[in-house]
Amino acid sequence: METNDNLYKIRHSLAHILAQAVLEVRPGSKLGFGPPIENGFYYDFILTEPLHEDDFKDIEKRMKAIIKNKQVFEKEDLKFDDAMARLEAMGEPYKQEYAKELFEKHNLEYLTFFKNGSFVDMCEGPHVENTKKIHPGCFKLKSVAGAYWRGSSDNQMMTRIYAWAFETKEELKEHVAAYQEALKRDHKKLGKDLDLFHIDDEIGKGLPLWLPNGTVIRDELEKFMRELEFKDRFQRITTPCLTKVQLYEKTGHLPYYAEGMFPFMEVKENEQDGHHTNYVLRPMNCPHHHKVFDSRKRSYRDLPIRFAEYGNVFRYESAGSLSGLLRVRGMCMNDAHIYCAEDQIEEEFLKVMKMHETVYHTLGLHNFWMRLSTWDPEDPKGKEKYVDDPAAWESTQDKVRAAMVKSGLPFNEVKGEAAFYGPKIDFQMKTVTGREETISTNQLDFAVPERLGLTYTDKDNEQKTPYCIHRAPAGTHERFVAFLIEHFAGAFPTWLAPVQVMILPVSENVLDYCNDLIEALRDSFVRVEIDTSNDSFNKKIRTNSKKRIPNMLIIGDKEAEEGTVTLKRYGIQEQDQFSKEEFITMLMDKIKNRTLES
RNA sequence: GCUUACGUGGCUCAGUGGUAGAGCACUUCCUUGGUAAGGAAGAGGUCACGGGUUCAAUUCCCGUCGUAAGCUCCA
Repeated sequence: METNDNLYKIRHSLAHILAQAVLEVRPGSKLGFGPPIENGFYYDFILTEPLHEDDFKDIEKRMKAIIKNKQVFEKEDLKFDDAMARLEAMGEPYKQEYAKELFEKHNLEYLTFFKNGSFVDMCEGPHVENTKKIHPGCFKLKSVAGAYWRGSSDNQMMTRIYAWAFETKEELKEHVAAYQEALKRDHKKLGKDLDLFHIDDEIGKGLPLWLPNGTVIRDELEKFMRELEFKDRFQRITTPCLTKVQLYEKTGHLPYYAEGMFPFMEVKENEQDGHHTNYVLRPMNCPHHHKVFDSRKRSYRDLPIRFAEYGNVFRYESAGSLSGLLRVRGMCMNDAHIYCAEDQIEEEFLKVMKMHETVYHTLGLHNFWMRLSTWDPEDPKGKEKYVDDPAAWESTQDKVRAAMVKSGLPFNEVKGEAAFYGPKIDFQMKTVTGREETISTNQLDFAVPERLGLTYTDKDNEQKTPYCIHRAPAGTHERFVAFLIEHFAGAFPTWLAPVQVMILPVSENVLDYCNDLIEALRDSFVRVEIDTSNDSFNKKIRTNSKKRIPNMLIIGDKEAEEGTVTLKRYGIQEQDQFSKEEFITMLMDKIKNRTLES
């Protein structure tokens, strides 16, 4: 605990030192906020002239000089008038704005300032005693980026400088090395290296093309999910990507999501009565599934009804947020909707969580966490953001929470992140670059079925509205595969691997035997290839290792004579020899059981 | 959408005010090699696109498109 406090002080103090150095290089620049963050700190500026990463060396040098100077952090508390006068004298309009707010909205008596050397900053602290308490080699400037003042896009864009900082030089080194190592797993890089997907300007940004190798991974995931869904008694349906806009007026989605949809297509079909029909690419599948529910009369005996579809949806995501497969404009969702009665909610939600557990366990995924997003009754914009039905919010949240507790999966709660129609459980993960993304999202919907007039006939012959659980354990193919690429660093387990077996003939004499092998494996639907290139044997080992092929079969005279194979698995030094039959049985077993090892 | 940077053969990148280069990949030939690059030859680029400055622009300037990091957004 103490060390953490110390680290916090170091990062906080370094933020001041950074600002101090930046003001030396760009005098007259204005200060924003400069807090400690995970792995370091940042500081926001309005600069008199842009800074570039080339300037980092100079700034770091100045920061080190300040550290060596043993400047003492002196605390000073100022009342409103003095504080405002001080900030005025400092010429810091943004700090002034914030100070005013602190005094007026939060009724503070005084504000704290810290002075070190010639530099003064309004700040709560705490700081290290003096700058010499910081190891001069324990920080490194990372990047320069834009950030809105106070996080609002209505405000001015400031320049943010990010930095890493730790207690020791060694920790910094370790962290930077780990980060650089992580970047090698970036799905955009591996997607190219391993021919998984391609994004083409002439198709459009955020609209990835899945190459043969990437499509194998999608298909295998889809097969996996289909099996799980079959076992949990989901029924598959197929619905179109295009729909009339009116559908979303009726569901109530339109006011919330019009901005996130592609522009409407005006179809001039019935112009005689002065009407056009507007069509739009669907941004979600739910209303289509609701319409399938509504295609006939339903009885309470039919519930729960579970409709599943790997459905394509399109969202007009802002250009600047698009990134590889992680943020796209066209995506394919592992979607399903469960229509159930109130007393079935908990059990169904629990089953959904259990399916998540199976999926994530099978894939060996551990670096994610769960978040229960609830309605925020205090949100001033709550009436616009959420369906106005406090009782329904409370009761559905309780049911979801109860199911989560029963599932035994750890989760935390966040107010104000719910969907407009109900509470939500998200599975969150971090990309190699440290950005947080949602990998799976599940909601309990108490509002839209009613708006669409969905009903079932209950025991008492009354028409009742079903609840709807939206679930997508494997999220979208795009984001989920991106996550898997980074998770496996491109070295997929055999069942997922685009090429499962690569045969490396040592010489041309054994080609007949190799072809027998290929035929036997293909009869079992194994994705097998043979490397008949003119390359040397060494080169073949290298090339196929770099492709992260999970199983390489070395076939020479010895193997051909004995009817055996020598198996070299990805990332494993030792090799094993098996009879042809033994190998095929073992391989089929691994594929069938979806084992994690290659 | 915003801030900053970047855009040179399929990939990774060098370079220049006088219309381009490397390595890998690719093609052909030689080599049939037992565990991470065998050898040789060859083909491949309107230097993202549009405009401007200039005798001359891939290089300088402006715009557009695209990409990256971050911010905003993220059903």
